[in-house]
Amino acid sequence: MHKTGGDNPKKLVSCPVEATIQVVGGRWKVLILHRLLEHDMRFGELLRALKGVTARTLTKQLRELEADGIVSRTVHQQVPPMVEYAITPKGRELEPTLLAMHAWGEKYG
Amino acid sequence: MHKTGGDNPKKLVSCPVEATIQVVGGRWKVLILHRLLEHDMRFGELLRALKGVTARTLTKQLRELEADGIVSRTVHQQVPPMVEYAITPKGRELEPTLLAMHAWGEKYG
DNA sequence: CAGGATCCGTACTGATACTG
DNA sequence: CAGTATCAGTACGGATCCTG
Repeated sequence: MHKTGGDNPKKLVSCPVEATIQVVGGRWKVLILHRLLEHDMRFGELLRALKGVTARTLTKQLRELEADGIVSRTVHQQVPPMVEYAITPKGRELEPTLLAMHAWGEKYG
Repeated sequence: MHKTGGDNPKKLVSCPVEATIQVVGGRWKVLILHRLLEHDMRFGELLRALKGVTARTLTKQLRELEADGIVSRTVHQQVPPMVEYAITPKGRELEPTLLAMHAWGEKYG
């Protein structure tokens, strides 16, 4: 979720819960985090793992997560190029949230 | 969250985490739940509590939460009208998620 | 009081084609 | 491989006016 932001002017968050939703609210972000919490992944791996996402969208969501300090992006200089995404400590602390969401989603939904 | 759906065709959720995000991903939904977890509220109360939301938007978000079985809507037949919103048992089980989000948002963000 | 109706901006996301 | 550029649809959410 992430819609009124525009150029991400930090948005003036009134409640801590809102801050978290803005970081995790994107269409694919929780899925991305879910994967990266298990192990680092390359761009192409994520692209295949998240059936349905396009490269353009995946790139944007990853960039936003990166800007929020949730994931790190490491470019391995070589041919062909290889870019690895990993979760940061800050991002890993979202794991309880993800687990809680997973539990709820499994019970309902 | 909560974007490509359209007329809410149950969306084919591949991961439980995704199901939860789709329910909670609205711009104001976590704020609404946060309030309702404390105590029931009338429409006008919510409208004032959530500084910045419009009546139209609040109505829509409440209707979606209602459709997802997260909140209940009780109309007290009288003049002037009085409508109370409350959290359902299903909705209350989102509390761990909200708490986890609250903790993270308090530390970062 | 608690909305419904209408108009509308724009952010989100996808499709497709192209590049270092 | 890992993107970027461009075009475009549409759902989300706000503003404003109106009503039982």
